[in-house]
Amino acid sequence: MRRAELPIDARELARFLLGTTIVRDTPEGRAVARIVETEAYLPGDAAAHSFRGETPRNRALFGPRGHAYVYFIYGNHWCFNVTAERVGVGAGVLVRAAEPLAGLELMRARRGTERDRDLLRGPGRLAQALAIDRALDGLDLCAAGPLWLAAPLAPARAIATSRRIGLTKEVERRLRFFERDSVYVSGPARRRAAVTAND
DNA sequence: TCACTGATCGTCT
DNA sequence: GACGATCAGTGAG
Repeated sequence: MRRAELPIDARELARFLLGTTIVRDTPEGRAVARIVETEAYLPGDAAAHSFRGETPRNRALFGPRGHAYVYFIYGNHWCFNVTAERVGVGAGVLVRAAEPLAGLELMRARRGTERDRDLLRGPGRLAQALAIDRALDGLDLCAAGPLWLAAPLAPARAIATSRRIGLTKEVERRLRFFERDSVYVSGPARRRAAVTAND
């Protein structure tokens, strides 16, 4: 994926990334997944890690778009974001869930489960299945390397929106985007049934 | 399938 | 010193 193809606006990028391919190369082999759920974290968004300005942790959010922002959460999990907007602004898209396409044995081993539906369903699981951690923070996802984005193998089908998950601020904003009929989307079934997006 | 809860630690106040 | 863009396990329906 070329950087010029990526929308600058974080909300547009969140939609754009649905259907996009993630490729993860390690010495153990290649794992490939198709993004089915994202959340946008906008400039001036009180729920965004960039809201209080640049710190060592969130530095990548303020860099060029199309890079990885990886952070550690709840003492157990890593979360993977794609940076958005222009340099200095501070915004990104959390990749919340994906459909496994290749390297399933590798992902099953990393996750310790045989249930393929749960390999990449949720941001923490996705990072674990793809062996994403701090070492990849700041990585350029538009360049050859251990983790990169590629054009969709199958374009996204109907897209729906909802409130973002797990927040205490800006809770009402509908900045979560997901493929409506995908079984690889996170959250309870009730939450998956949301309004189909048209705007 | 859903609601609830404990685990666990880096980051910033 | 509090809290967090989460998850697995548990128990009830």
